[in-house]
This record gives sequence, structure tokens and C-alpha cells, in this order.
Amino acid sequence: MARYNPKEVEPKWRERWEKAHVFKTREDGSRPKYYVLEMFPYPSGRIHIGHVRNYAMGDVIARFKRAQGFNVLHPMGWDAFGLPAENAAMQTGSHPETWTRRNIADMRGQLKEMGLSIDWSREFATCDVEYYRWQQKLFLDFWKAGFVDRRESYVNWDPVDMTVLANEQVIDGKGWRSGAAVERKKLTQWVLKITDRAEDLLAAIDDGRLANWPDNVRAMQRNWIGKSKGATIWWPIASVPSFLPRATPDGGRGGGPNHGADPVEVFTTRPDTLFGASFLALAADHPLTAAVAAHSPEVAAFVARAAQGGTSEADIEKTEKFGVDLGLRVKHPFDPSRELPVWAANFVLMGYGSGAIFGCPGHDQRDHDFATKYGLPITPVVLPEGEDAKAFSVADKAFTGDGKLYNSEFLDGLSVDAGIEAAIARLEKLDLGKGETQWRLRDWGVSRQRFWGCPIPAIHCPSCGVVPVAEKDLPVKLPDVPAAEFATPGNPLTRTPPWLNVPCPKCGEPAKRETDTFDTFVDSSWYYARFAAGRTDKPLDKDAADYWLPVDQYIGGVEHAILHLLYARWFARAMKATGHLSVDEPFQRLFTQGMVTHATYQDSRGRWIPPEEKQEIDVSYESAAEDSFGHNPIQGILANLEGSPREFVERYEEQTNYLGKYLYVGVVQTGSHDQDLPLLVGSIEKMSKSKKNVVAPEVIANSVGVDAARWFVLSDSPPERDVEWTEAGVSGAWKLVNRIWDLAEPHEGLLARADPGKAPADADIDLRRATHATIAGVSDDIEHFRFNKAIARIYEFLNALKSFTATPALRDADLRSAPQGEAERKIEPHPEEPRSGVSKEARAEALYALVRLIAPFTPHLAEEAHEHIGGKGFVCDAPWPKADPALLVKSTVVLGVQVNGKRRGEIEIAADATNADAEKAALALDEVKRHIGSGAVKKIVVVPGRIVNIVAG
RNA sequence: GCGGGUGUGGCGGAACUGGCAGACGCGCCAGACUCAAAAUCUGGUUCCCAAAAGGAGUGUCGGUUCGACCCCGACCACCCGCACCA
Repeated sequence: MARYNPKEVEPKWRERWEKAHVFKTREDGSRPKYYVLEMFPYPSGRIHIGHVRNYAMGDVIARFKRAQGFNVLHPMGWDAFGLPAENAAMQTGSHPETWTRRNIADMRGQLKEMGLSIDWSREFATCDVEYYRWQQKLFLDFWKAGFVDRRESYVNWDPVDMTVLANEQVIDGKGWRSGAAVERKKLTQWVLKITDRAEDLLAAIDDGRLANWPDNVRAMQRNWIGKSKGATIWWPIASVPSFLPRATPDGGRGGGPNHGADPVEVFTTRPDTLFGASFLALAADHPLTAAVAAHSPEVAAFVARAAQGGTSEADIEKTEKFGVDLGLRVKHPFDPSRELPVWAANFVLMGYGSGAIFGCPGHDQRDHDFATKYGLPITPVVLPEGEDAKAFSVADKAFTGDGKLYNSEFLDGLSVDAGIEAAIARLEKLDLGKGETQWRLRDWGVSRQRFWGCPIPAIHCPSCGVVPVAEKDLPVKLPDVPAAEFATPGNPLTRTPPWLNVPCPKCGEPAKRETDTFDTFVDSSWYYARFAAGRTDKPLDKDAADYWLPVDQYIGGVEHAILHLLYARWFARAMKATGHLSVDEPFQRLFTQGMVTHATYQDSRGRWIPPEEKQEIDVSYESAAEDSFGHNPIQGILANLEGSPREFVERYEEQTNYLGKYLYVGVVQTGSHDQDLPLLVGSIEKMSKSKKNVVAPEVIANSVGVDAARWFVLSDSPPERDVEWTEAGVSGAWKLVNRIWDLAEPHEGLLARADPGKAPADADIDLRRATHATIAGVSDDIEHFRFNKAIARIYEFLNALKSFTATPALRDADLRSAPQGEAERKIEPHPEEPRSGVSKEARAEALYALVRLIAPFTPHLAEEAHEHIGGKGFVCDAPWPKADPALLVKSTVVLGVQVNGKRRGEIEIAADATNADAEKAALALDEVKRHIGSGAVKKIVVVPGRIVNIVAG
């Protein structure tokens, strides 16, 4: 029979789909809508397996919902602005747009080969003028609404590339590309005021609006927003040295009329421990520290030393705490007669709170470390439950738990929570502090000093200041810049006078355009809405947006759990406030899929070896013990290894333990590299070019077809976990494709001859039950993103189907005695001679269900098989099969029988049998009798349909 | 340190609301077909005991229950995110 040939079949169906426009989304209010969206790709050049998995998942959902009768929107586009295009331009001398457009064309072709049910008519790239012009309009609306600000802030500046770097692009204090030491530079940046919505962005995480998001993503967002409740406290400076700045008119609040300088502002979450305060500590870059440093070489030396330590690195833990006494004293808010020293300390950060803390060494470990080092007093003020006040000590370690306050005057006896409230009340009464909430979340700096991005529509006028571009003048298009311009570092926009020089929209005098472009996260913050409701004359069509949004299912990598998803959430709120949208949460359900990983290989010199260049060898135990030269090859290989052969040795031992008979000697590279160098089997990692463990999707598509690739990336591992790419796994998927094809092949035209809708005879009941149980199970699994289980169910069904199709006479047992030549028939069951009693109708029903159930996973194969068995039209247009509830109920059930909780046998009884029947049947079993023995039956627990447990003693 | 998650055969993983642990796939073993191999097909495959009978078994220890991978308590290991966040 004909071998299934994906190279012919797959393109054929893609052409047919395209010709019939089957995946074009029609506005249709009569059907319920379903919007499936995968995070759109950055056009880096090629599709990789990770994309395949991401889009295969989305496509399963899209096709499934479509078959269920939903009006499905499943679009695709390109996150097309960004740094790599400019870097490529610098290296290759081509324009960023040329590079980007070429990549898009390549990747579009590759994506189309995947057979995705995408409405390509809605495709756009964020670098299309028709997209970014509306982004500029949204920005102007946000500006008008007060969501935009301009602020001075520090940025990472690469002096060689002359650009701002994101924190992730700074490696060990150096630019990731240029390797130049990064400078901190103060720039005026455009800012979107996302902190204004911090409260609501946080509230939505826990009030049910994000109920269908993964817990870890919600937790990450919660942490990132970082709300902490506490108090701001103003500590009056006791005696003010002359060199300190004079008090500002409003800054002296609470300090009384005659303190001479502003009080020191401190934020704390534990105002209840105020009586345990023994010092104040300021950040090294706190203004007050700077003021003292100007007059004290010792303090200046401290500031210099503190600046050396890596501030953002993870090895902060190792950094020793150190500080310096500033020589200032402050008055305790609750007892002005008590004065505390003011220190500067390296562990206090200017970027959080007010850059100053009060140290309570008894109840904060960092303060404890610091106080111990510098001999500052340590006073306990919280007594744990059940501890004796005299015996309790915090000399060795800070106590951070709950308890009762003591040593705290008016707070004595209160719990921590009550103490916090009482302390805040007193502070507010004294006008020395107030209850306050601090956020970890910062406003979003969107300025990038780059060319390849959406221009920020603003104009700098010498007399009017910063002025928005008039709406009639939109879009602010990127100017035509010769490709050669990109060879020079910096932003070409600053060197393009005809574009740069414009009249001020307000006064008409000569002015200059803003040369910053938007962070590309802005582009991806609203694309989902544009897909759904794009219009040529405005950002969105509100009616269409109201119909389609929110996105019903969003799918992407967990690496976007914080920034992209947070920005998109804020953007939706801002768009709602400016009348463009009606939703504030754009993504109803979120799914974060795992990565595709692959084993890595390294030779003994540490070079990465591509998987296709390695060769596995097995050596039998006998030959391993001694080869023809009388050497043990394992020992030989191990002896040759340079560096650390640990990984290799572990694998080797593992294999001997299990197999005994065979030794997995490992992997020897062949091909272009040195022969017979032992290869280390490395860890299993995310596919990456640097580790040479990538597998190109097109290579798979050209051999076993995209259906097999799609099937593979969805089988085995649950979708949220990583899946390891293995050759064995791919060949398994290929085998599956052929199994299904073999089933369809002998039944050519079956649907035409049988009516799968006609209720078949009773004798078919087992097959029909299997069919309907599979329909119900697969539907439920897809609905709940359990693709691996849906696939397992399909395998189970195939196994069942086979037992119905193969005639018992041709089973293995009979084959041995069968005459020569008879075996041929076993491989190819006769289509018209199925197991006795199974009708054409039952088989037609089973196969028709099968092709529709596999369609979301392997759409080309489904179409081909469907056509082969005589189906009309497209499978992707066919309705999703419905399970008949009557066939999901069994007439008899098998119950496990336990004695004292251990399984001892099973009984098969009618599904509607009474408990008494079940008990009787269970007690009649020989195994049960034996295990009860001479003991008395004390109790019998019967769970109908599940189990019988006999308690005997 | 804080937050989230995960621990089940040789491997990836199933097990519904507390009810037959190991579905399904891979790998492996045996057999059929073949001169042989590949492919395919059939059967087997948690561990211990030669087998049967039996026993043990879901990271560890304890608890609740007729019954625990599942619930509770304490711990261990690993993964992810954040992090001198006051």
C-alpha cells in the first residue's frame, strides 16, 4: 500500500486551504467569538523549534474552537522594531528595514509551512507606518490625559556605541556588544506613569480578574509591583552643622520652627519597633551623605568605596556591610531627649523609599550585622509568645517574628500589627510622620536613543518648550537614511537635518524634533487590539474591539511574565481611559509554555559539537572488558579526557547499573572534527546557537513533515514544561502518522458507503463506547491545555481500533501454525472482513471521529485521511464530534476489591448493582476468602463504581 | 532571605472530588517476517525473591482515614522569579 508522503500531501492541503480562504475571519455577531493569540515573533531571521511549539499550541486551540462553532480570530504579525536590526545594519551595511523585511518574508514562509490556521489578511509589522502612526496617536492621547511625563534619570550609557543600554545588556559593568565600560549618565527621558495604576494592577492579580493566569506569573507580577505598607518618619536633626542645606519652607514639616535643616525622611514597614531604633543609616548617594562628604575626607572615602561594589549583581550577599558615622544626631520622634547617631551605610539603597532607614538591630538581621560590627546598641522590643522577658535575647540574631511589644513605653503589650497602627497614629498626631505605602514598581522610561523604533511625536521649541506634534501632522515617519549612515555609532536621527528641523506647532518658530524613539515594549503593548480592530483612520474600531477583546487565550514564553505582560495590562487601562477600549485586562487566559531543549555535546577540549555530527556507540560488556588490544575502552576514553569528565562518568555508571549487559560508552564525534575524540554528553539545555544544539524546523519538515513535528512537540511533556527534542521522539511521531494513514488506507471511500450517523447494531457497542469515550476525553483535554493527555488518548483509541480491525484468526498465536504466506495478511488486515459483528457504520463512525480529533494536531494528515475515507469538504470545516452521553455509561463495571486496604482481586458487576450485590460478589472471591482467613469481617466499604474494601481483623 | 513551583519505573509522563499506582509514548527484552539488516507485526517490561505464593513501593519522617501520589505537620532536594526593598 502507498506510503504516506508528507512532502506531497502537506503542501497540497495548504494550497487548498488558501484557495478556499478557509481561515479568513469573518465578522459574525451571530456566533460566539474566540480570540487566540500567540506572542508575536521578533523577526530575527529564522523560525526555531520553540516557535513551532508555541504556534502549534495556539493552532490546536484555534482549530478546536473553530470546529466547535466559535468565530475564531487567530492572527499573526511581527514585533519588528529593535536593536538587532541596527546591529545587523552596522555589521552588514544594509538598512535595518531591508534586513527586517527580508527576515519577515523568510519567516512568514516558514510559518506558513506549519499549516497554521491563521488569518494572514490581518498581518502587520510594528515597523509599518500604518501601525506606528496610531501608536503615536495613542501617545498623544495619553499625554493629554496626563499619563506622560519627562524626567531626568540615570541610564546605562555605552560611550562606544553611543547608546543607552537596558540593564540586561550590561554585563559585568560593560556593554554587551562594545565591551566598553558603561557610564551612568543622567538623561531626560520620556516616562509613562504606570505607577499611577499600581494599585489596580496589583488588585486585579488577586480579585479574580486574572484567575486564569498561571500562579507563578501572578506571583512574579505581585512581587514586581512590590507594595509595602508602613510609615514615613521625619527625624529632626539635633544640632545642625553650618554646611548643611538650610531648611526648605515645606520640607521642615514636623521639625518645628527652629531646627534649621530639613529632617531626615525614613520609610519603614515596622514603625512598631521604633523604641528599638539605635541609629539612622543613609545611602551613600543620599544628598545628606554628599553634603557631609564635602567636608569630611573620611566620609568621602566611604562614598568612593561604596560606589565600587556591584549594586545590581547577585553577589551582594557576599559584600560586607560597612558604613561611616556622619557625625550628625537626630531626635527620636517619641522622645526628643533621646538622640541617635546618623551613619551612612553601603546596604542602604537610594532607589527605594527615601534612601534612608532607621536601624533596629534587634529585629532586622541587616541592622543587627551592622550594629554588631560598629558596636551600636541592640535593644529587643518584640517578645515572642511564651518567652520570658528576662531570658530573651537578640544578642546573636535578630528576631523578625510576631510577638508582644515591650521596652516600648506606650506600645507595651501590643501585638506587632496593633503596634504599627498605634505608632502611626502617634506619629501623625505629632506631625513627625505618616502612614504610607511604598511601591517597588518604577515608572516606565520609554525613551531609546535609537533609529529603528517608533518616533516619539514631540517637538522641542526654544520658546514653547516640549510641544506635542499636531495630530494632523501624524505620522512622524522615520526619515530615509542611507544604509551607510548606520556604520557610524549613535542615532542617525540626530544627524538628519531635513527631518530634524521643523517649525514649532505652537509658535511656528524653528524647532527640533524629538530624536528618541519608543522602547519596543510599547509596540507590543497594544498589538493584540490592533489585530482585532485595526482601522485605517484610527487606532481601533471600538465596536470591533468590544466584540473581540479581551483575548480569550494568550500563549507565550514565561520570559515575558513581567515586563511585556505588565506593560500590556497598563496600556489597556490607559487606552480605556482615553476611550479606545472597554476592557482593562487584555488577556482573559494566559498560558506560558515550556521550552524545547536538546542534549548538548562537547568534546574533551570543550568545543560544542552539533548533534548531527555525533555518533553513539554501544559496546557489549565482553568487549568493554577487553578490546582487541587488551585494553578496556572505557578506561582508555576516560584516561584521554582533559578537564572534568564528571558528567561522562556519571552517565557511564548510570548505564551500567541499569543494563548490566551493555555499557553506554558515550559518544564519539565524527565528521569534520578529529576522529575518535571522546565526546562529553552535556546537560540538556534550551536550544541555542552558541551550544550548537539547535535543530532547524525545516529539516524536520523536509523529512517527516510538519505534522510529525507538531505532534512531537505536543506529546509526552505537559505543555507548560520543557520538552526535550530527541530523534527517537521524532521517529515516534512519524510512526504515529503512518499508523493513522494505514488505518485510513484500507477503508477508501468508507464514509461514502456507510453512514456514520446511522446508529449501528448492538454488537458494535464496544467500539462505539471506545469512540465516544475518546471524543469526550480528547475534547476535555484540549479545553484544559492537556495536549499530552489528549495525544495519549488518541493512542489508546488507535490500539482499541486495531483490536477491532485485525481479525482474531490472524493474531500471533494462530500465525505460528498458519500455512506459509498467510502471514502477509496479518500486516494488512482485510478491509471488508473486520472482527465479526463490527459493522461498516461503527467503523465509519470511529474513523470519522478519529480524523476530526487529530485535525487540530496534524491538520494535513487529517485532511488527507478524511478525503481518503470518503469525507466531503474540509476536516477543518467539519463540526467537532459530539460524544453521546448514553455511550459514556457502561452497563457493567469492574470494581477493585481490597482487604484491609490492599488490592486482592476484582469483580465485574452490573453498573446499577446494589451495594449488597457488590459485597456478596466480593466476599465470594477466593483471594478475598483467603486473605480474610479466620478473621471476622468487621466492616465493608462500598464506593459504587470504584471499589469494595473489606475490613477484617 | 522572600515568593512561586516540582519530586512517581531505565526515560518523558498518567492517575478525575481521598478509591485498582505506573495510562500513553520512548527505550529495552523475547518472538514472527528476512539470507541478513532496517522497517513492520505479536507478546512482555515498577522493584525484590529462580518461579509461584508473597512482600515492598509515588523525595524523607510522622499524622488523619476503612482507604493517601492526593489532605495535615515537620523536613530534604531541585527548578524558576525577585532580592542588602528597610
